[in-house]
Amino acid sequence: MVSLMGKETLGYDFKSRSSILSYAKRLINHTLLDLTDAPKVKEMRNSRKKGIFGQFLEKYYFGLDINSDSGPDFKEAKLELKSTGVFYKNGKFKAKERVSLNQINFKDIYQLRNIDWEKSHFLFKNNHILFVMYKYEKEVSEVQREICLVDLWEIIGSEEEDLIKNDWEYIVKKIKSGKAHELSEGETLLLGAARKGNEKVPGKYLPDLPGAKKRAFAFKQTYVQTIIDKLSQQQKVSFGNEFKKKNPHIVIENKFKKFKGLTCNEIEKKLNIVLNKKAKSYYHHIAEKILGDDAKTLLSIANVQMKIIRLQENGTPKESMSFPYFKSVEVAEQSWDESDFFNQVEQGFFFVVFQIRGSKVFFDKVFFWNMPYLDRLEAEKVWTHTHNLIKSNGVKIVRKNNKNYNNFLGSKDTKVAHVRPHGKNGSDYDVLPNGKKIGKQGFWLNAKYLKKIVGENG
DNA sequence: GCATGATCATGC
DNA sequence: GCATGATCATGC
Repeated sequence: MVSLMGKETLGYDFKSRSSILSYAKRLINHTLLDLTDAPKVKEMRNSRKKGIFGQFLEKYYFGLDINSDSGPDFKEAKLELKSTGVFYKNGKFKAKERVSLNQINFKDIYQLRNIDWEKSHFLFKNNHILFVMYKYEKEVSEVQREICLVDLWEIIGSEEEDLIKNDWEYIVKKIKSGKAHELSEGETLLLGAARKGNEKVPGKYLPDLPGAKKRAFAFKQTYVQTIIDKLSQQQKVSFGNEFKKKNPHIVIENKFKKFKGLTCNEIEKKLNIVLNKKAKSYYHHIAEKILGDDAKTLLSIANVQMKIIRLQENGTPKESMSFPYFKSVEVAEQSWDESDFFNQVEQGFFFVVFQIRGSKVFFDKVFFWNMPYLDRLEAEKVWTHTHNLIKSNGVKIVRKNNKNYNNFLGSKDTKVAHVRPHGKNGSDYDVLPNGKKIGKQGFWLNAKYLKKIVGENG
């Protein structure tokens, strides 16, 4: 601990959040190298540890001892210091990643400790956050990053307090019911249970439960973007009062209820809009109109993907569901946990289901959905197969009937997902690590799998 | 009628 | 210009 003697020379009043804030604001437009005795590049290179910026900020600028105390960094002021990188492009700040708050203690929660929101360790540590954000550039060492945004962020009293509380309670409830291993980040809206490292929580702590991989309470990247927008006032963000004291899932589902059984034409009339039916995103556009701006904003901040499914008369979806194409080189280099597909199947979904009857299309139902744990394991297999094939130089392309066929997994190979072309046209290529060209590919959820999901939900 | 390769319309 | 969110088109 820093002695009282030391604290008198800190340059700020360690008991006062406003004093700490004004001292912190002097960081703006500077680097740690400018303002402190933080050691330069060499030490950085030797250290592979992430978060050196945060550690140096605490030590060399704020004069705090790095300790493993589980409370907030500025103990007396009940203030937690969080530093994070932002991309700076075209005059705009973009969130680089989620912000992890504190690691989830499965054991404590499972054993029914720390389960009251008001008294929670989470709130004790994170209610008052001092954000120090710096411009992230890959080639620039941590001490030379330019600090660009410094401000306080408070949970209690904020517009999204209720949403965060709901998220926290959902995660805690799931852990209490013995399902820690089934958590995914996308099950909640702003505060997610995000994977933290690859370790499993030692089984000895939870003898009667399957081991769960470590997770931390974290603001989702999309929510971090909202925080940045609000702090920098680069964009006005507001949920309106629509979700105040209400369950946002139910509010959103209710918006769709009055359109059940109507054709798309009838919905357009009812909403007094005219949309281009030729657009491939026509149904997506209709659904966006039903959602309205506030709900649309919430879904995007919560990183919930709205997906359209059109059922044929026999109940099978007309199409499988695509995700953005992947870059082969990335798939080859990444691990499952850091892959795009992992993040895509961990996120939340909002399905809007239409039913085709004859030449007409009727709106049927909506539901929120997360991919169940076992199915995510199946998705992992598809990804791993793809990863191995690319990495081992085993991708084969044959030309037949004027079309290119490859040996990635198809929709009959697993029950959840497959790999399929997702290019713009025949000349939209990706390049394999061995230099060979291949039409851009992406991961898709199988139509049959979607049929099962639609049958079980909504 | 399903599986799969190919391609389209739009927004940013 | 390109990514996204999809649908189109065809062979088996």
